Amino acid sequence: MDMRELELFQHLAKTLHFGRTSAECHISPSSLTRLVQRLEEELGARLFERDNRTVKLTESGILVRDYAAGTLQDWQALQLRLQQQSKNLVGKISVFCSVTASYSFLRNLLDRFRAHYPDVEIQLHTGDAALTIQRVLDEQEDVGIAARPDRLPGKLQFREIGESPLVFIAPSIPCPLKSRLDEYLGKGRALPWDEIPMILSETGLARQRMNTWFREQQIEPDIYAQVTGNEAIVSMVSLGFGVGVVPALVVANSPKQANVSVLPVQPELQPFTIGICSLRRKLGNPLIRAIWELAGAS
Amino acid sequence: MDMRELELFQHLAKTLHFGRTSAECHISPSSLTRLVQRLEEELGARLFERDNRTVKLTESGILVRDYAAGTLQDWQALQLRLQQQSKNLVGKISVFCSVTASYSFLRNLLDRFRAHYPDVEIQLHTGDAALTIQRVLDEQEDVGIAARPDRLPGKLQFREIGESPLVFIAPSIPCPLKSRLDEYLGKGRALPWDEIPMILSETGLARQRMNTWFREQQIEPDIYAQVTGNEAIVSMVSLGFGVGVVPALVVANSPKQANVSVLPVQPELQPFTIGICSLRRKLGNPLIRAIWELAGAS
DNA sequence: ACGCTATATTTCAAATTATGCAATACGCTG
DNA sequence: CAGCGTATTGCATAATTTGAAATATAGCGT
Repeated sequence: MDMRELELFQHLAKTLHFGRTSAECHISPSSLTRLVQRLEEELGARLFERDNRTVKLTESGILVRDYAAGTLQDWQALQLRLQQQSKNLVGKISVFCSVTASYSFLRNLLDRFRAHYPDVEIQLHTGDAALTIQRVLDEQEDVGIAARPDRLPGKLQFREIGESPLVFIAPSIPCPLKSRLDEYLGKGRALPWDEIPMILSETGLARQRMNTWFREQQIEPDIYAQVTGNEAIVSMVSLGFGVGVVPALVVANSPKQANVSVLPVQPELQPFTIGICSLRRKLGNPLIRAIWELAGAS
Repeated sequence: MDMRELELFQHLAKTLHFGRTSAECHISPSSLTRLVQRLEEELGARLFERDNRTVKLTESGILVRDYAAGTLQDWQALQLRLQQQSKNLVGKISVFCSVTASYSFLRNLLDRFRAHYPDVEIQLHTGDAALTIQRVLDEQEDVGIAARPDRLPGKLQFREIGESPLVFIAPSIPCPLKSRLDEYLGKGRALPWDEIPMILSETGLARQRMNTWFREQQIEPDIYAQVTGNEAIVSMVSLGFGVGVVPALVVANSPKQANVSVLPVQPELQPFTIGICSLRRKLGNPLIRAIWELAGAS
């Protein structure tokens, strides 16, 4: 029984709901079910009384819940003591940040980090959000700041810092497209998606979300251009080439901000969850832990 | 970090010797090395100061050693409380025992078990020692009593109960073979192994040990018969067909005991380690834990 | 009574991780 | 400086864990 398993057990003991715990802890329901089965076998006692409708702790489960609380606390105390031992942090840490994420979160985080740990050298790289996860997995970077993908590799730990809605943007300066859109919007009619030229990312999470959205709405989109980088999308939209989809953050920080406007579209797209991630293995590294904790406290 | 890892760490922190810990805990040195590396990465601190010559705990290592002691104790306390909860043990447990092992150890163990837990039904099966491990692995049996193989599958937990030397036996009633052997022994000369008909098990640990022994002695054995079951070996030896190798236990309990005698052979074969084993997963089962503990206390 | 929804579980293939053996590196000792 | 004892690493294999989709099952509304 390792620490992660204990945490999952603890969470489940609180929610008493497999579905919720698996969603909130980002593991599949089947994994959670089997984790509990393993624990029950390992301890030789039924921990949850459950049927398809209800879940509740058994007496044994209560014992284990209390044990878990104690052990997790001890564990954290140990980590703390180990960290204190490695006194003043000195060293180097590499951070990869998607341009999207950098706008609002990175500045704040790095400022505070430098204030706390002036002797740590930070190597900052920015690039396409879609690369972040891979670069962290490949150990090219120590930590990454990016939107959380729908499916996170098990090796990665992710901690949410904030979120940003994913919005539709249209040109706000006069052009044929704007006229057509205004006509529909003025009459309160649904937009004719199959006739609106779309400008989308080629790959990445935003594109996945769009694909899902179009499928759910049963729309066959008219994709005018597939580009790389949110700034390029804003740019093309501002020039009147089509309607694009980017995180709200990007619009708010774009120099073209005045030339585009957000379209009120229902249903809204699932917002991006922005956060910090690194290899689970590396969380012991004092430098990484330090930036991690600052990220959480923001 | 799970309990097994903690135990290994604890052991290493005591011996301060990778080789010894890996031997005593029955894992390969490489696994142990990498376990320590994992721990160090997970905790972000060097735990052992080590070079090719010496191993010693760092300050961080001492913190972890103390943590390990506390956590393992809590863990055992938890197991104890869970077990007490499942008050009077009632149920069924299946035990597989090689004939070899049954002679001395089983009787004692089962007597005590029945005295402690009269309401537990024991299903006892006996058979070839070589089968024991497989049957336990396949969950056909809950626990097995057998000689420990050189390489134990990781799923299995094994606890030593005792040991028995592996001895060479020869006919002790007059026959041509006995005469020849006596001649050599009388003159204090080495035995001409390549001319002595051997009677060996077809498979199993005893056979492996013999293969190793012959190889090390650089002897090409004259194998007269390969049989199944130690009793068959004793029987054939007693009839003068050849020299055999069986655990001393078998000789001591054989009805043919008077007809065979142990040959003084150097170097001696590595003795059998007899013990109890079951799936690690099942150790939580109160019944299994009960018999397990009795076995250890013998 | 019948489908419908919400929920936990199982099945199965794939990804991830742990393991042992054999080879290697490295320092101490005679 | 060769030989021994020791820890480590490369590599192939075995064991374990995981998620997606299928399945089972109880309650709920009509």
